[in-house]
Amino acid sequence: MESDITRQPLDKHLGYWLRLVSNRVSGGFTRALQSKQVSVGEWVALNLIEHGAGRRSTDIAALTGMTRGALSKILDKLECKGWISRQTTSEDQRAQSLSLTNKGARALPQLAAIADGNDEHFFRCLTATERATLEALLRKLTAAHGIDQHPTE
Amino acid sequence: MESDITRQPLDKHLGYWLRLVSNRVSGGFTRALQSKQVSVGEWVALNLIEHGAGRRSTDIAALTGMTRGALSKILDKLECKGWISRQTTSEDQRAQSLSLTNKGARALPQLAAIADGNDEHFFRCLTATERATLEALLRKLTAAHGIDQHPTE
DNA sequence: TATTGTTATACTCTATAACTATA
DNA sequence: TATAGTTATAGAGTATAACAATA
Repeated sequence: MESDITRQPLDKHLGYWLRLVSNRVSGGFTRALQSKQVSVGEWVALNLIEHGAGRRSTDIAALTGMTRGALSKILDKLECKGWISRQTTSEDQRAQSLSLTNKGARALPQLAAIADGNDEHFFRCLTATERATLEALLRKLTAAHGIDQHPTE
Repeated sequence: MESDITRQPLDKHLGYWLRLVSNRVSGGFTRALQSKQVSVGEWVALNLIEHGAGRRSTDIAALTGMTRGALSKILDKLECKGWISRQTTSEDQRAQSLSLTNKGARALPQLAAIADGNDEHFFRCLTATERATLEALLRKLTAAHGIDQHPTE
């Protein structure tokens, strides 16, 4: 039953272990979302729109690191689902004000439950202290490198 | 200068922080490899071939979770670079024995140096103790979930 | 001229499944 | 029949860059 994964020099790197674990957590979440026909990009955009009412497309693109073109397609999908609306602003006729529809507001908690469940399932094996330690270390790395974009992949 | 990234409910999840940090480390490594025209998949396959002489294509596919088709293309690229050779085995004419060429053996340390540099740059901000703690937590998660495939994305 | 958002195009990576050749 | 490896096709996701409308 012993895997030989730990005997490869690949595992010399902390980045390797990080990717190994992160891929598994994210993979589980991605698949869970997929069963609801939702991509991680849509999930992130939906959250950013909910908590930043009136944001423009360009703002969301900057916050996620996606190009405006890529984001435009994601917004298309969210609009098709009836979860968001794009309204031209009066101040600037080029810009759109993004907001959640009632339907979108109802959908979001269901997706959040999926995220909660995935996280709980994966990190259940750690104690509360260990989870706090892990989060602190990850936050330290985030701060040290000035990471300020929400990952969508 | 204050980012509002920490005020989003997205960051409630440990999986989110993991993805945030992992994407940055992996992204840096991916770009560094790309400057040498090498993909992460090629890097992983090359390592597995080096440390498991005589392995077959199917073995590498199983170790990485890739399909045999996807792996076949990666081996094509490694062969084009003159880094590996595929030799039909005498026991089973269908199977190939994969091995590094001399050229491949010379290329690998250069790629390893890139991996080392990327890891050092990213985790430099952590103390030795913190690094050890992080690795222990990641190993615990890996063990708890029976993760036994090398990530290539 | 610069910017907002859209779109056309292309590229990378991957999976699926059909294919060949051996077993 | 089953397996090793290849290949054709298609899909998802993204970036680049050209575009129309507005500033």
